[in-house]
Amino acid sequence: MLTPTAATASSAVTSSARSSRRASPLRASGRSAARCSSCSMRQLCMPQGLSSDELPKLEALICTARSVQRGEALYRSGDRFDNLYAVRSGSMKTVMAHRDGREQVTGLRLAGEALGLDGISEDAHACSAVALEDSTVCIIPYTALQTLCREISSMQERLHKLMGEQIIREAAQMMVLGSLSADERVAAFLLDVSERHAQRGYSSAEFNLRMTREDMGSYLGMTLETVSRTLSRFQKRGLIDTQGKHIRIVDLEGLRQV
Amino acid sequence: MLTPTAATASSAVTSSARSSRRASPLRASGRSAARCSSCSMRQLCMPQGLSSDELPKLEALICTARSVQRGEALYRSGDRFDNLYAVRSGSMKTVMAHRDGREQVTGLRLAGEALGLDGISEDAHACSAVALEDSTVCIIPYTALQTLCREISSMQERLHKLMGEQIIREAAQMMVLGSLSADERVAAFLLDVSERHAQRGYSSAEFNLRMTREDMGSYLGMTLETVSRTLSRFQKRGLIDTQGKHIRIVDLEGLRQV
DNA sequence: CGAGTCATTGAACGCAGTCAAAGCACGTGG
DNA sequence: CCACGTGCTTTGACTGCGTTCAATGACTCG
Repeated sequence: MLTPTAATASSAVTSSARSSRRASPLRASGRSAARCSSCSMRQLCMPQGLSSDELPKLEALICTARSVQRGEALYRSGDRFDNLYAVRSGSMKTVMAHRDGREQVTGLRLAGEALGLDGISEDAHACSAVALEDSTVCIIPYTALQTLCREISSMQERLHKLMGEQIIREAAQMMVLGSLSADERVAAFLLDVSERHAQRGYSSAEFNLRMTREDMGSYLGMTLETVSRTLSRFQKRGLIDTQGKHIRIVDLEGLRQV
Repeated sequence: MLTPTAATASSAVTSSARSSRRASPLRASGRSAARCSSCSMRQLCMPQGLSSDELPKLEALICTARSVQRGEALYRSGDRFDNLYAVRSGSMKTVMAHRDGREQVTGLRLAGEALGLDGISEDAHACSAVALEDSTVCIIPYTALQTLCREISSMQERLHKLMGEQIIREAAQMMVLGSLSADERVAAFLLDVSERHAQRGYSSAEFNLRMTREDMGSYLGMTLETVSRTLSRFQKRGLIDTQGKHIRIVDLEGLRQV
């Protein structure tokens, strides 16, 4: 993994200062204009199946990285949509808000996963993306990506699949929220995260879930207390082993059968 | 509206007969190879903003229509993905199933709306699309559409927005399922349907909802009894007027404030 | 060390689910 | 044309799961 680029000075940036910085991301701060060429995202967010002469075009596209502090927003609901992102390290949550102010976590993005598709249809982001821990993301300018997709069909294919995956992922989550009991929701969530860790080459049996119980509850449509109780019960049943945010899956098959 | 093209012979087509017919849609049956050129879908599923020399290309693309009987599946979960669709008349629901057999309604498509994006990421459909009433759809071959999107950027733009819209729509539904009370869910649903009717030029205050109470409940993550009770209560409060599937919104503002 | 955030656990309540029974609309066949 | 069957809807009574309220404990970071 690359070292995080240019963890910028002050830890407490005001909201207005942050949004002005976003206009010219890390690029502006000199040494932080890190090329993403050695970034592991290349295989992840981008195609399998590019010919060697096409690769440079892609590298020219994914040109900068940005670091996002824990709790900081990469983008906010309503922000103008310019870029897609790929989580390079760390993890993020996406949050959507009602007009009445109620917020709900609508997604979790682990290292290697794409982010920002919610902005495409309205030219503005529909949700906010907040770092669950100090994280870095690759920035992918959307219009440039579109141009590339017109030139390289495998690139187009990949972008469409990426969007299609999100459509399916969200539909699956609708099913979780609409049909499953509290126990089933938590089990399904743990299995989902486990599988996604495995897909990226990390341990599927043991991982840190940087979300709080409240985030999980919000994502799963239940209260933080119920999440906590459910995890405790799973532990007593010997399905998992939790110590705060560290989770180890003990009985995978048992968890599947909850 | 066009007359439905070639309402094919038998009303009770066996499942196997139906799937063999799907390979070569209505085109095979002679008089049914209806061009969609006068189809109102053209403005709906396709761009605002095509130059006049590009239009013919599009018309060549959207080449056939298909009629789907009430209760019949346009495609099923697991079917190979070849086409996108646009509902020309009638309405459809999308249904997803767990491995354990439980099914849930994941979407409602009214006339003028797009269908089938769930197939893109896996080359196979992730859910089934079932007609809520006798309906017709336009068929849009996906690979041809992709090619066109590489030639015409406004077409690409439109397809991406279409996918982006579905991403946002589903995220919003996740919020409905995760955060709202039964009353709020039903109110939100009615308002959503009303608004979508309005967008397509139909009455926003009065419409037929061809879903059953069970479908609605499934979509909203509640039981059919609760849906029914909620609608009854809304009626007593003077918010709506229901007679079975016919729904009239009496107090729009009141419904918004539920 | 103290303040704040996060997690856990308990007790009581309430919303929506479940079970059950009518009622209604529609189409089909006698 | 009516009788009947089927599928959908409505309404009631009771139950139970998950929420709410509350208190305590654990961990982190100035």
